[in-house]
Amino acid sequence: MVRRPARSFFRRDPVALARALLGQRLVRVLDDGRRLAGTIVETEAYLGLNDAAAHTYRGRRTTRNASMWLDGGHTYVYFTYGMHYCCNVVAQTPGRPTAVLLRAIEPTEGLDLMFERRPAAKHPQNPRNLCSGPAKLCAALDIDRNLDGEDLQTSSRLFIEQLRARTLPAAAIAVSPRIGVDYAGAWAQKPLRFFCRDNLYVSRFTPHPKSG
DNA sequence: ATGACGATTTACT
DNA sequence: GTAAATCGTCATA
Repeated sequence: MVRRPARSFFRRDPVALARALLGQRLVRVLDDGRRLAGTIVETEAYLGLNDAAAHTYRGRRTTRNASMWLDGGHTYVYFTYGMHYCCNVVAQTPGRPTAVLLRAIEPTEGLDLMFERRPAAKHPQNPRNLCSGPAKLCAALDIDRNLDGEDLQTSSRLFIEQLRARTLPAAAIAVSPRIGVDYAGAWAQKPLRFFCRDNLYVSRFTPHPKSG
């Protein structure tokens, strides 16, 4: 029996949600019933209206980012660089447009199909390169704009399976600045990236990560 | 109507 | 290490 988090799990502030998602399982069920899944090992928090790196900075609300304004527990999937998708879990409640970017998962189910979907991970064949980046995991799990605005609490196509009741202990979580947001000035430096310490499936190797 | 820009990945020097 | 790929979106006009 698959246990999904309650709505209240998602309605927390984005930093708490970014931490709480670590160690939970992201599950994708394709139309033909095949399952693709992995353990979430890296996330980033986007703090909404005041966060210069967030797509909802200063209240921006467009067709692209509309899903970020939905209730906690929905997805916000966006298209970027003309070729990639990235998947967020919306936090808090409508009117507080915050989210958590899913940056890496440790693949656990459907690896064969993931390798088919991610040819670049085949040379050499290495599961560490399968889902170690926000666009890589979307490609591997077949997540695109069709899954934008999906409700993770009720969807049969994409959901979170709760593997642990409590957030990982701070000592098991490493913290760093977010990746790829240098345009955001002071906000680029803030410690809003969270990943499982010593996990080999994160998007970037960090020699001496700061715990927290 | 136009132009600049990405919450990235990949291949290559 | 650097650079190319590639195009929807949005701000400006």
